[in-house]
Amino acid sequence: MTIQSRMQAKNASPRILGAARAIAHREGAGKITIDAVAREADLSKGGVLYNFPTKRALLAGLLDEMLAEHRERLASVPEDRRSRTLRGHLEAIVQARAVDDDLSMAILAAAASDPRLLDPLRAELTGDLERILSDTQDTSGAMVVVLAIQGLRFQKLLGLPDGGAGLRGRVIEQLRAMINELE
Amino acid sequence: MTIQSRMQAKNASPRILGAARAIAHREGAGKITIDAVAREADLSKGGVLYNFPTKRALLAGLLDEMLAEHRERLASVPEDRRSRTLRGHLEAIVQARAVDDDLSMAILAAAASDPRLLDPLRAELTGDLERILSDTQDTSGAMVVVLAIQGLRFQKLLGLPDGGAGLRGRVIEQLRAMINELE
DNA sequence: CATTATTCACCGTCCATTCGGCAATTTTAT
DNA sequence: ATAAAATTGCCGAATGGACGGTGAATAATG
Repeated sequence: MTIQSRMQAKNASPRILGAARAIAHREGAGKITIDAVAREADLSKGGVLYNFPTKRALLAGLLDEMLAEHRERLASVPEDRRSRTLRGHLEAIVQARAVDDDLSMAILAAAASDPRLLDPLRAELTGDLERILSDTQDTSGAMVVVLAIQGLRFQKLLGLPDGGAGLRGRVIEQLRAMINELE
Repeated sequence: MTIQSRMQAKNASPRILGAARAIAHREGAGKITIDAVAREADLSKGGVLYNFPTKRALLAGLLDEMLAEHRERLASVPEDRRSRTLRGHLEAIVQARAVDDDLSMAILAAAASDPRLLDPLRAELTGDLERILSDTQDTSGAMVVVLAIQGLRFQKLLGLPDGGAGLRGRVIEQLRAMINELE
């Protein structure tokens, strides 16, 4: 560990972001501190601050990473399907593992420390929403699905009751059906 | 629990909680600090800590207040209607004004500082969900509505795009219709 | 050698919490 | 009924720790 960890990696940023995610997942979004992240990433505090000159930048980096993964998930939906963006949003949360939870914690951390950090997320979602709504005539029907997906996100994030895995599966199935019925 | 048992002549607790809400609303959940709350409530720091011996207790107090208002809103739905709890949840968010927003910020503050603070909220929602699901055969249909309502909450809280007031109104109308169609 | 990545030692600030005291109020004793 | 004692509600200064950030020195890379 000492030898490898002392070797300079090309870029410690991913390790740092991973460490931040791990802390957020384990101890809560509020525990993301530069010292803690440095410890977790096996790096000095200066090392962290070299890659992310401020804590704000670190949080912004977390969100950026999240948005990148989000875009990737959306892109994985076949081009030709109707309601492509909406499907992407749903499948993104279906496939979400622990990693995704951590990144949602980043939203909380960002929102708590500085609501403006969420601006890129807002911009992204605004674009998504436009695409989703222009994909169908039944805008309110589509919006209900969007909202339910967001509800799933935060339910998981905050550990709110979900009625059990079975129900969850049926809900997702139903949301898929609702998307199919959009015109 | 030292929630409301202090009803002696002078009691600064409500003023303190109000101050905390005001700060959360104005500057974000992360800015809730004992000093700031004391200043806002026109009280000394010691005064705040006399009423809420720790910051954790203060946040717990915020959540407790929120749950009380939540219960009140639920109780305002006529006894005889079907899907009473579910309707209550929906109407609660329809009627929500600024006050409610502030209290949602309290959720963020609590989640960020210590996820366990959300335990009472989880318990309350678990009970609500049980009632909601036992009110109907179409559990996944009901759950979709629950999730959409939660989505509305966080959308508002985080300032995420909502497609405009018109769409929002139609969505709420549609959710009402979905509730009516539950069996 | 030049650039990049990282360490190390600090600094100043903020912040939760503690503590001793104080005025007003309430309780107890006389 | 009244003096004494205890309690309540709060103040304000002090403490100590955590946290974000800086800058000079050092190691690694190419």
